[in-house]
Amino acid sequence: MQVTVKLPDHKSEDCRAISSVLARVGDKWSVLIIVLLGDGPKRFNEIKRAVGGISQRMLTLTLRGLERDGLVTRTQFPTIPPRVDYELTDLGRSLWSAVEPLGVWARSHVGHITKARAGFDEKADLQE
Amino acid sequence: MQVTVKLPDHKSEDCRAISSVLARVGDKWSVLIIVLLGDGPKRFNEIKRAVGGISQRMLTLTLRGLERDGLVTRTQFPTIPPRVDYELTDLGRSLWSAVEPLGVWARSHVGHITKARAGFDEKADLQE
DNA sequence: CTGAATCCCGCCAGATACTG
DNA sequence: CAGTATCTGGCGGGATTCAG
Repeated sequence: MQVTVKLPDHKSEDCRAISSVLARVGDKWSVLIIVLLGDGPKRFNEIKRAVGGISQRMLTLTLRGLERDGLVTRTQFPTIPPRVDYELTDLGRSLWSAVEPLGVWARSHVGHITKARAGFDEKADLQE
Repeated sequence: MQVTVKLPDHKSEDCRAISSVLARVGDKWSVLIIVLLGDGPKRFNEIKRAVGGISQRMLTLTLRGLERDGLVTRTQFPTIPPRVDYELTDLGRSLWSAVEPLGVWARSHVGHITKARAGFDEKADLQE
């Protein structure tokens, strides 16, 4: 009886695809913004304040990237002063749910990692 | 009847913790290497060849980082020529399983995203 | 073979100022 | 308010060389 593990073969195209998505997820701001938009549409400065520490430029660029990927929608109201709302698309929400396990993992293992880092650094310090 | 959604409150510490993990996951090479090590320990150059396109320097730095975080172990055999094996720790494997949903999501939505990008870019081109 | 060390360039993000 | 435009410094990362 054959007992092969059916690994989804790692073609280079798959790698690139995953990398492409991971680049978005790994982006310092993208996920934070997606999380924020998780509970409803928000305005530009609203996001800026909520995230904290992001420059106007980066927020603009990040939002553009998310919009380009079809993860958020941008709707502007022709009022004065202007008002622009950003909202998660269905795709965005599905990404959000795919990212959640990672968040859970993060919260439950951060302590472990922090300790590992401390131990590693301590050892490194003793060597020199 | 009240229908509140119980969101895990987003404290800044949580954000930093998640960001810290996301930084690792988002790192261009970390996850690829973790995936590779998923089916058993591998040698330095073995990883280098398998990943493809990574510089020696980056591979070294990435592996150090993963080791520091307690995600992989480094065991060197005092032979000539030297031989070093890298292997996933339990923590590393648990991260791997947390990342998997993302991989699944990526594969099933890459087409959608690619199309979204194309559409976005086309619109942008028409404007100018 | 597995690394450490050095040089060096490109681009990325922050700061700032300006526009509709 | 919600962006663009421009400049600039820092540093991430490739290429190369040396070492054990």
